[in-house]
Amino acid sequence: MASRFNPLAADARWQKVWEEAGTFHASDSSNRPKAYILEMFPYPSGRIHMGHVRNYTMGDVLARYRRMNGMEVLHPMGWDAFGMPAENAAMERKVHPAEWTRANIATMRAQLKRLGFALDWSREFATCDPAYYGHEQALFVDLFEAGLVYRKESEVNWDPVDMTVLANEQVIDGRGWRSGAPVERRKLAQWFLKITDFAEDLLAGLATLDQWPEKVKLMQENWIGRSRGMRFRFAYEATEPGDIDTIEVFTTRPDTIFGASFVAVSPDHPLARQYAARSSEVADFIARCKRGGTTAAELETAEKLGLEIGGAIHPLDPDWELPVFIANFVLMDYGTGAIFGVPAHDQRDYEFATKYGLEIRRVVAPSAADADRPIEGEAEPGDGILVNSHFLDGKTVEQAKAAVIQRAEAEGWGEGTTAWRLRDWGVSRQRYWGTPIPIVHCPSCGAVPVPKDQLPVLLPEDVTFDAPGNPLERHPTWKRVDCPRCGGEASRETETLDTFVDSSWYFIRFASQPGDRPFDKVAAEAWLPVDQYIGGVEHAILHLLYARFWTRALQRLGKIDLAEPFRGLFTQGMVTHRTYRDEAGNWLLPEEAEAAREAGGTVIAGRVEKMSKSKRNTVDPEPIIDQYGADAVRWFMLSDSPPERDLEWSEAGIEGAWRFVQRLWRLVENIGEAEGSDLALDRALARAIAGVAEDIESLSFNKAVARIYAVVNAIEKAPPSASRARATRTLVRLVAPMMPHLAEEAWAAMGESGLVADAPWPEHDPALLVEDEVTIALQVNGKLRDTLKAPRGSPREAIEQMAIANAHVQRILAGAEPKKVIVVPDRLVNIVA
RNA sequence: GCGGAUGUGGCGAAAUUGGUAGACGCGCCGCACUCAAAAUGCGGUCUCGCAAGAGGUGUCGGUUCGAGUCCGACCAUCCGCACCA
Repeated sequence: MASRFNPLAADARWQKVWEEAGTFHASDSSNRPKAYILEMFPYPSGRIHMGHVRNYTMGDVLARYRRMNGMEVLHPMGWDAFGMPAENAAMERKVHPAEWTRANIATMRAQLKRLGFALDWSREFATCDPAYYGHEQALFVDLFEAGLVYRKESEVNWDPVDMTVLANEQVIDGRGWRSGAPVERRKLAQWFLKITDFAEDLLAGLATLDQWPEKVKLMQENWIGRSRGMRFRFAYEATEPGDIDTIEVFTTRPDTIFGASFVAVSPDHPLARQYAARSSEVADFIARCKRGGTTAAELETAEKLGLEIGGAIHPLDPDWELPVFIANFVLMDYGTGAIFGVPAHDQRDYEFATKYGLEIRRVVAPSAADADRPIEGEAEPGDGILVNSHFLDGKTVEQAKAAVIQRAEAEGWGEGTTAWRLRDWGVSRQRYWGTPIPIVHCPSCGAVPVPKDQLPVLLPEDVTFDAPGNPLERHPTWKRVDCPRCGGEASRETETLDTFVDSSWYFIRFASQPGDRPFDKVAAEAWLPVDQYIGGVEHAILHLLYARFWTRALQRLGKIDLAEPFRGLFTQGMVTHRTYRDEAGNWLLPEEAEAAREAGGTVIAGRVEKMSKSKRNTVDPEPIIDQYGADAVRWFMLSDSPPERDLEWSEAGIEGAWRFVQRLWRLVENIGEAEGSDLALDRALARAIAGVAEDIESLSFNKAVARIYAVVNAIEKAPPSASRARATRTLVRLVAPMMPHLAEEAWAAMGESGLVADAPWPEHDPALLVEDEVTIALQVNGKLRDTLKAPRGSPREAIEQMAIANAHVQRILAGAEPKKVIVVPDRLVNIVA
């Protein structure tokens, strides 16, 4: 009789059954069609948060659905285990990063298991396992030997008090987070990967990714930032013999060459350095430009600063001298590190020219008649006709670009070229908790990769965190090593790899994990590419671009025949929650807010924001699972909000999910076997089977949920019949990917054999999807006036006649003839009166 | 500053992709059951209006027989920006 579904007992029971049966073990040798479903692996920060629950629930529904459709599914899980938080914990709590990380992994693994995910745990690994990072070092050596790794100077955030490199995250309002000292940018020799070698391929490859969101492809396209333009040279008036006497600039607007009013070089430009060495004024100015952090946002919003250092000759007019500035808004990493400024047609140049009183000369106008119209308020970067530009006058912008490039190439002072916004990938980190870069610095041989038979280069465990800076640098003995090439005294590289390297090939290691090499080519290729990759949109650029690059690099090395690692990509929204503060403005945890309210205190409800520790608006999933069970939590995560959008966590929402779990259970318990068929219900069931399948395939879980509600409503309202009993039985399989524990419990209770996890997705008769009678909207002048019922496929004339005979239509027409009648078969009639 | 997105009832949203706006859920209101509560069930719920009807998808304008959907301008909010992961 009426009992309740008890998730506390059922969840654990079925999880054990799946585990013991190896239900979700992915077999390499299966001859079923393969599907590789992957969610971005978590950083083991401590405990699972709601974002993880949402992410892994989505992937799980798809994985279980694919299994029901007869596929061999690889759905693995692991840990992105290197990173800064472990070192912060070491400093704050005196716990070793490895110990902290391992403990977090144990906690989070147990938490994930309680959600009943269909994961193949036999393939689990953490990136901090030497067995993983050792192979990563081997791949790094391969890239090094293939010429894809090099060393160059690059700027880092430097804390002048702690004497340490800071991550962007550790710079708060321009100051070091611990010392509070104003941060400077400082040059450091660091390791880079030549991702720019692949810029063209990475850009072209986007076109093949038809199962990626357009917005992500667009963001990557803009990030790679291919732009056609011209490099050309200004003669620079050198002050001393042997000085730099040309400045090469890059521009995307060669057409505006006659609008130039200055030349500017980056503070890092060789010309700037030349002057800095001999002038304290220049050196001071450059130092001033170096204040603040390294982020693009900071660099580009900084006040524009310029220091005039000399003059340059315009290539098209030997009598025209332009002032040359060192300017903080010119980036050394883009183009040539030098620009010519056209204030009339570039906003940054306009602001600079306004500040320093430089000429603003119009060279593009809507028409020749506007040639003398002044530029007011802001630059005009748009299209038009060239004016005030000698041989270019009257040409369009495109024609003028071509003409200038042609002339420059003919005269030898410049050439058409392509510039990329994409910069090479700096992978050096001056930190402990990461993959040691497998390089030895030898005084006579230079940088020598560690031979593969000496890998992995293990992280030493006996390190201290009592001082800022890199513990590997401070370690008494670890650095000292013999050169692998000459045997002489040498020292290890003390930098570790960016954790983005770890996440650039973990999906290959999941597919194949031999002990003696990173992966087996044939085994990996059998699973890859990942059919559906799911994760946060915050990874839309960096992680996804690095993983695409790494895969292409391995392809170039012949390690794997694969250009694109992720065939399908889905970016999910965040889990949000309301924020609360007390009178003093302190953030309150949700439970604190509730307690304060009950105690009659003042609680100020703030905005709904992404769950974060700093705003204290997080909800720990584990007590929620304790209270409601895994299925209710999973159901809530899939309900209501479209998966790509943010989901607001609410108490009412989880309560609603819990009620639905119980409602389904009651329906199954009262299955009511009976005779007779119910065509309307048969149709509703067929629609649900087809619709839910379609919605899961397109990852529209909220729609699948709505359809399931609709069919449950229909079943509950239907009188007993064989159709109704069949619908109830079928429903269990429809909800199985979302509520696997309840589904197994119901499956067993209904006397079905085996596991519902192994059951096939239900079939339906497509003929039942077609209704015989349709409702046709009746509009007059586009406004709905009535609806008509008619047999499907009624001829236009019949529909038109019915429409005109309609009382509402007759009233509005008032005897007049309609001007026009538009009939959309089986949909609507619009009468234009 | 640059790049990307989002905006529809009290709330989360749906809308066959240019064709009946608000499916489905939450919340709320009323009723039933109950000594009572919880749970459950039934009915209602875009706004104004007794009704007929009128209005309504961030704002303003446009295209169209017809616009939430297409175009232009604007406003607001969110995400990313290369050392957070």
